[in-house]
Amino acid sequence: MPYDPEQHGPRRIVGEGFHNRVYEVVRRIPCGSIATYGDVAGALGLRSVARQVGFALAALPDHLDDVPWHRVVNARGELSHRGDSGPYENQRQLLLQEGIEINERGRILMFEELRFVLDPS
DNA sequence: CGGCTGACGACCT
DNA sequence: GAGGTCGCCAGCC
Repeated sequence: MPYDPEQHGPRRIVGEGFHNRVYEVVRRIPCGSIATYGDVAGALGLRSVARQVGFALAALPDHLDDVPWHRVVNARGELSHRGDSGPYENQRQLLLQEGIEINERGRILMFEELRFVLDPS
């Protein structure tokens, strides 16, 4: 499929401040709610950069502890760390503390109901 | 200046 | 459901 600006948005408006723009959006997700990587990308007006949102959160510095990275999951409502137990357990515990339950397959229960609607920023 | 390598998502077989 | 393709970008060799 060729690149379609109508569908994917402009190519190169993701600049240096991209990581920080991602963090700003993620900060808006309230306790007890969830958003997807794609939701965060969409709130930035860049629907096609869900992957970069994941990379931005992977690069989140420790000192930015006001960014609730654990409230961001994939489009199927699953944690994205299944496989390596450390990060997975970390995220699972943080969500559990907010009253969010995860089934044995890493899927959030009531995912669609908990999903927070991020307005474009 | 290459060439990796990452927490994704939509779409197709 | 499982597997592959492609689009996306920053940072670090």
